[in-house]
Amino acid sequence: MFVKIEQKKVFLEILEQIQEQIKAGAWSAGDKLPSERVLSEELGVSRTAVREAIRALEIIGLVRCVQGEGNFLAEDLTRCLMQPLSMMFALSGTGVRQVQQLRHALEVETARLAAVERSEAELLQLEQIVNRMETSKDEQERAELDRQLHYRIAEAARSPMILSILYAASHLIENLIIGIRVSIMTYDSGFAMIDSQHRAILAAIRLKDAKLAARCMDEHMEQVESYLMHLEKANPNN
Amino acid sequence: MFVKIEQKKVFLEILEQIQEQIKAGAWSAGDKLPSERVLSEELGVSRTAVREAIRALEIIGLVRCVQGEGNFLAEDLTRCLMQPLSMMFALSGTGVRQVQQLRHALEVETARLAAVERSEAELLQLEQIVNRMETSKDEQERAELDRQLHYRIAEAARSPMILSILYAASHLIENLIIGIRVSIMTYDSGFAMIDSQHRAILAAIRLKDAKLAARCMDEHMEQVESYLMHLEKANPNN
DNA sequence: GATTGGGCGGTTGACAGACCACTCGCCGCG
DNA sequence: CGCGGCGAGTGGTCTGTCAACCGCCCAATC
Repeated sequence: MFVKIEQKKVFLEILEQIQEQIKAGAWSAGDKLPSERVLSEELGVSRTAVREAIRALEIIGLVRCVQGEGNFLAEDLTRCLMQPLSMMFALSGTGVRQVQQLRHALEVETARLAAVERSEAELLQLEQIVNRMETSKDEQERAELDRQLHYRIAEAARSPMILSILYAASHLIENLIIGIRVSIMTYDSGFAMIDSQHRAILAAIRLKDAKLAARCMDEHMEQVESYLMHLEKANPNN
Repeated sequence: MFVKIEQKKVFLEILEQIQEQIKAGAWSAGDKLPSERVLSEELGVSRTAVREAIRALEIIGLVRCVQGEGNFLAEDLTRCLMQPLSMMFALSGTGVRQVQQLRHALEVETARLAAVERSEAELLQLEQIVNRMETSKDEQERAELDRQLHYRIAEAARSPMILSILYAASHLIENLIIGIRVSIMTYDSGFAMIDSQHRAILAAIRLKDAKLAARCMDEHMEQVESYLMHLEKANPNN
């Protein structure tokens, strides 16, 4: 019969055109894009519409807006999901348990991939982190190293998609790690188990044994989840 | 010394206030929020600023805007990441391989969780899908059922965070599934392996054996990845 | 000669006011 | 009772304006 007439919102069309320009390689990371006035003139729309489109891109993290200077394409696309993800998490009342589930899923895979993809330099760095974590006496520093270890593994996995999601959830994960370590101190009075699991993961990555690395990370995550259950039992909120 | 004067953008402040209202429960899913004119007056800012904030919420999928009617809170938060995620994927030139890596990570976890969380009704539905997939002669229908199977498992896992990311990547995953099935037809001339793996996953979920379900899904994903390598070898683009 | 300060052009940020397109519900007319 | 039109309310867009800010140049100053 009749084809539905599609009347997109103007700013969506602008969005598409800008995306196409980026995909076509007209602009690359960090570039300054045309001023809002120029864009509005070239596209034949008002500055308002252009601003809405650019605002949308800013929200997503694709564009950085600097007053008095201009609008720039983001340099680092891997971190660009943070804003929307964290907002969604905040609003949908995501609990620690769900954050841990996501982490479990992603980090098993990063361990698997890192075992294959890691460079020698990355391996060295991972080993340094683990060593420092075992010798340090400052719990705050140890927690920070714990966090770093997981991120360095994720970076060594060379999977930008997974990495960007991990980054997006990063501050949630950080709280998670701290909470878990508190739980461990309370109920277990020691990190021997955690440290040995870190060592096992590292050993598998050193051997480039993907399956083993995945299994070790899986065990680590399960251990973490058991601590989490202690925490939830003692502290049913959240 | 001097404290740096912090001057947030107006629309960000509005964003925060709206978020707080939502968190405080003043509005709930599907509600109509105050009109832009009212909001701008109550907040003491221009309508432009309010619109920018609402636009931001629309982009991440928290708000649905309908001309002539009003702005509404989204009913379903699980699908709200789609826009930014898919845009990012499109722009960062994500390849099939990375999509599969993400899928591998998430779906192993959904299988694990679904084994524990699934209801009887969901189990029944999964079994119907597998049965129909094995008996159907229409490849297009089989591909669709394949897709459905994975999503139904993810839904049964009751992990909104993981589910929403899967949804966000859904159209990429759909292309992936179709591509893989083509590869299988080309190089293997049959789906016996795939079907038996689906059966194995289902059996583990029926037994509520989380570890087994995760392992079966893991094997399934690895199988898929091997087909993917065939595909890449034959077709190095993408 | 180096530094400072101001002026200038260009940019984004915010605003007010207007008009358009659309939706819905009311109300009167047939 | 049904229908059509009208008007109020809403988001969508546009225009014009001003403020805040940045980078640059250049002249005045020390």
